[in-house]
Amino acid sequence: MDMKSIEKKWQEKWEKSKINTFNRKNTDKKFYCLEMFSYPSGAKLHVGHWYNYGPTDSYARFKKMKGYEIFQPMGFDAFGLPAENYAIKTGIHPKDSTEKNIETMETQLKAMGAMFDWSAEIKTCEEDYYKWTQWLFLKLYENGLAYRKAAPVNWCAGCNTVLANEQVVDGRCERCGTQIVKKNLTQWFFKITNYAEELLKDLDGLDWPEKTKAMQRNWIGKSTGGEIKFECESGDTFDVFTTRADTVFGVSFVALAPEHPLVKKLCSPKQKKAVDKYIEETSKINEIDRLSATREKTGVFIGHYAINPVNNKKVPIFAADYVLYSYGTGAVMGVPAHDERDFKFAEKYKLPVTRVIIPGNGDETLPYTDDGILINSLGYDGMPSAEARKAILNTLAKSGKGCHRVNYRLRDWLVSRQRYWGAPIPMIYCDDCGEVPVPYKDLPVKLPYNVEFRPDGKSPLAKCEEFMNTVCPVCGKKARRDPDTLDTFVCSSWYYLRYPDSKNSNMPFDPEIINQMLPVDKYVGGPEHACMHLLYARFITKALRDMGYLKFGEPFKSLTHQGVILGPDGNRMSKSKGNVVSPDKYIDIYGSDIFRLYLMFGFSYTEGGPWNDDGIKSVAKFLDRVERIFTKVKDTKKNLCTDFGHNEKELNYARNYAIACVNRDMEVFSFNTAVARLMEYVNALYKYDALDPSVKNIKFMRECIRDLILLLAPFTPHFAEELWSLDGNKKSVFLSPYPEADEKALEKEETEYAVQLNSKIRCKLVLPRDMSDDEIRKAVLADEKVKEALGDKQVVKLIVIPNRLINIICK
RNA sequence: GCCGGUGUGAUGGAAUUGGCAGACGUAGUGGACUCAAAAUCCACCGCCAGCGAUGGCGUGCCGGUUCGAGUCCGGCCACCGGCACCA
Repeated sequence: MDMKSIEKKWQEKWEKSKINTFNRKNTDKKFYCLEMFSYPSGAKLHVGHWYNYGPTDSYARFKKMKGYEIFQPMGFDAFGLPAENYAIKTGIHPKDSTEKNIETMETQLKAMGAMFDWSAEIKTCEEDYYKWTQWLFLKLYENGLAYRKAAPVNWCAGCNTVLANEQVVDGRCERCGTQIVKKNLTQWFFKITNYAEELLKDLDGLDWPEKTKAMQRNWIGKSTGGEIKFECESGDTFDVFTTRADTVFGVSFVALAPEHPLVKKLCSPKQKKAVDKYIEETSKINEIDRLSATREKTGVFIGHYAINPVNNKKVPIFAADYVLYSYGTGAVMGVPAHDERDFKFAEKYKLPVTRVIIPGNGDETLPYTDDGILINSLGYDGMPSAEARKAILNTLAKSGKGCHRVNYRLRDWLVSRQRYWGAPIPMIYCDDCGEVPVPYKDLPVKLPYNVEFRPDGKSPLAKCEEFMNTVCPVCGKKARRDPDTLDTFVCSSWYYLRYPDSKNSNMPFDPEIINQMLPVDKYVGGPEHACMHLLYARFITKALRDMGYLKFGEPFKSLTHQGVILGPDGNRMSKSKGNVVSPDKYIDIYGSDIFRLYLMFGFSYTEGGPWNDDGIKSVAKFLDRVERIFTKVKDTKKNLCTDFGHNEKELNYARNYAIACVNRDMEVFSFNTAVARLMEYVNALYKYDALDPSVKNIKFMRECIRDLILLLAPFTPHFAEELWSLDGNKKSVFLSPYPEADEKALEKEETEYAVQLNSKIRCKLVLPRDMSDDEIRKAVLADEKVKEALGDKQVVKLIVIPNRLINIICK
């Protein structure tokens, strides 16, 4: 079959008949199947796109044939750094290169033959989209979820912009690998931390990979403990955060982060020089080194003491850079006996080590960091750790010296970027009125085209006077715009809400429509977004819900990650390794159906693996086999036999077995096994076909092949559609229901049992299916082969697993 | 260090969740068809011993539970991913 020409033919027909356009009348049967949209950085689709979109489209097609009204949109996450970096290198404007790339990718995506509803397409760089991204920003601002503050932020000198915590990997920029430095800047943040607890809690109800949920839990990093107030000799107080209030009687020092304001305030004149030097030194150490757990613990005594509120002991105050100012209260209590770091610190500075917890097993070694029983703790002696934590904090709380407290590792999301190619932040700064949001009626704040975007550490927009100069919406005086753009993750944090109402020009979406269409029923994309896009999207959904726009709090009910297709050498595909496999070549030779089918058959979908040429040939061979038998049976005019005997029953069994398995496997994205069952079914058809023509029931065979085409349709849509039409059908194969297994056909009259003697297989035994346990026992023991194997041994016990296995235990 | 995952023939990968390990493919071997090749079709294909029937071994390693373990439990090893001076 000339795959390329039939693919083109059917794509045109599908487009004309609008078969892939979502029908709003059927919203009650909706199934929102979403793949992560593409980033148009390269001009062409790579294998990764294909692997995400091809098999998932097959899943969607399967669901369609199961009676769902499918909404499967596609669009482009079009703002972002690569286009801008490309522009810096070549001089081609990001808008021009992006638009061109999108055009190419659209053509390729269409040639894939996926059932994307192009009428819902969105491109985040277009005004009618980013207008609503800005709307979202303003809404968050209005609701106290967007705020500006000066803070030490992650600065990437390579990309000339700040980055969110999530975009810093091992102290380096996730994009360009440049080492991140801390810079004090005034930036916009989204208050994702308001939702930390809910983001954590709601993970439990999601049908997501455990791994991804674990990653998010980790990232949110909840720790339950308490704050304990220490009073200084000066009368100043500070709180320490601890998860081990049970060890508070073992405190032998307290440590403040060097940035803590009390360090300078309380520092004694004698120690001032040493403390200033320490602060100076630690500020020079970059964040990565400072966060390294293996680094030697250092600190400096500030010449002042604090009082332990539980026993009124005087303990020295240190400034130590292993204490992070940004976590908890920026102050910790040092309990050397029961904390590794405190232990090392105490060793170095010769501080006392007091054991206050004993383990149950009498282990004497220190530090001992697990729970145990309290000692040296006055009235708490003998109490188990868990109980003591509560009791001590409760007592402290009564006198206002402590409280229970939960801390999260999660930080607010920094969304400002000093780059050009993004959605401008819709804020105005007026000398008189201060920070003023752009009125909704003035949206969008348009991104100007003529801008010098070559980076010099300042926002490119800051250099564009016609953009920067505006008037204050409140007082009408001259004012300046915010020169920064929004992190592209803001654009992608809500795109799934825009798709179902993508042409709405009055609102980002009509809540009535969205509440019917969402949440997304199946979301498929790479696992690399676990702590970024997937977390941000959940946050934005919850925020919009609390503003009253949405009736649901989770955007993606069910999530699947596709694996990664590696280069033939087993490494990740990369230009520098020269192992990149382009889909184009294969699509040119085999067509998109075969390429897709190979992706589905050759890998375990969620695992991925190295690319292999041989596999694709085998899949092409399989479709040839299907076509040959289809043609042969279609062209056989004479039907010499109408019997439905043993052979027909066998074939019918194979057919229904395939139907049952494919239905089951498709639901769980087990594409490779589904294809394997189809191959088995085709093998069974060939076996039947090899029979003498006089005993072949051609009419029945036609029926079987009809089912084969239906079964195959989601996997190879064009190929199946072509066979379906050659078979004389006028309507699309995708408007027919997917075959359902006939349970009766799956009940064989006989079963082959494996017969074991003392758990070792000795022989096989065929028995009628509906035998009782007793009958089976009798039959087994009466069998000649069994008798022979048994010899004169005594049967002790007989285990029967229905329809599977019989185990005779004998002596 | 903590969290999660993976480990099965030459190879991609299966195994209905405790019941015949290796489905379905690829590669390989032998055969049919062909002048020949390709394509196609048929058979074999975990390892060791044996001409053979057959026997022994076998799912990273060691142990356990069980009539029965790739699957459950305990203890290790290796690799991959994430988090990590988070108090």
